[in-house]
Amino acid sequence: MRLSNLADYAIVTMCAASRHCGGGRTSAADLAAETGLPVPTVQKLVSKLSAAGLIRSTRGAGGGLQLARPAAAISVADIVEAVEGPIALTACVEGGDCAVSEDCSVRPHWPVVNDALRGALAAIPLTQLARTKEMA
Amino acid sequence: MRLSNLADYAIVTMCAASRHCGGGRTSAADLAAETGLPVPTVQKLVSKLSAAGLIRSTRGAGGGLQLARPAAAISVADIVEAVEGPIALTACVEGGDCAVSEDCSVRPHWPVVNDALRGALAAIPLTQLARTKEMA
DNA sequence: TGCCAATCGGAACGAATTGGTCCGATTTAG
DNA sequence: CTAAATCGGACCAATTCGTTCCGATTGGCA
Repeated sequence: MRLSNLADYAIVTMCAASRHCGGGRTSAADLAAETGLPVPTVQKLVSKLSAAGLIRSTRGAGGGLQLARPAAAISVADIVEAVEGPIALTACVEGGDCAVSEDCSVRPHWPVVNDALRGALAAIPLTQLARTKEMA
Repeated sequence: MRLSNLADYAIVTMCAASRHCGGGRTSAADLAAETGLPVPTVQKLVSKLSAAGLIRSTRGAGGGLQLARPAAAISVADIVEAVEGPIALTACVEGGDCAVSEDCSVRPHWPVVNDALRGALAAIPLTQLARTKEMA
């Protein structure tokens, strides 16, 4: 019941990228310097995030990356799904068969829990996380 | 963003145990036979569940196990916490320090997400999962 | 127009957690 | 008192996660 470190780092990275959105292009090395994460790790995250369509990367010298969408339109669920794949608590939700019992009584109820969880994550946009010390 | 197989099995096992609650004592082997899970796996689950105080085990010949509380008072969150430990999405929630950036802007907001997720799981009691095919 | 520098993208390695299995300690019935 | 049946904890293998490295691509500049 703990999301992977990559997902955590991805959220921090996206939060940092949101600050540079208006300013123009940013490099993965800059984000690594700001977040304190290792550079290769940020590169890997950028790869996954760009593949998911959350950020747009420009190659070549003087290239960079910028948010593909406004920060308000990006939720925590989007980032988590981009890094960890679709949100599915159990294999039953996406796989289809439990491979344990053919008539699992709890299987019909997993989508309910799954949607509730996903909704909780989708309700948190990136802009809310960017508020530095307004809630503390 | 996927709970471990043990947690999934634990929920299935508890659901099966809830049917035998009124009937008296049940053995781990019986639960394994009903759920189709390997016997040692169920034993391991029973150990953790009894350590968490969800089920009460009686040793010796003719022993068995029974729910420590009514099924309505046991939620999915209880079972998940019994198997996987406390629900904490990130190490920041329980550890205290991110070890990455000293002033992580997203850290103050993690408890909100964490509570939302935990509340979604705590809202599902065991009795709701026992409804075999009432919702399908 | 050719070269160089900077960047992203994917692939390989090592480590940690998880899942599965087994054997011993304990307790009650006969 | 013997014996059977049970839970409890410890060991081992497998999968996944996390990190690191190197190659492919592209734009700037002489």
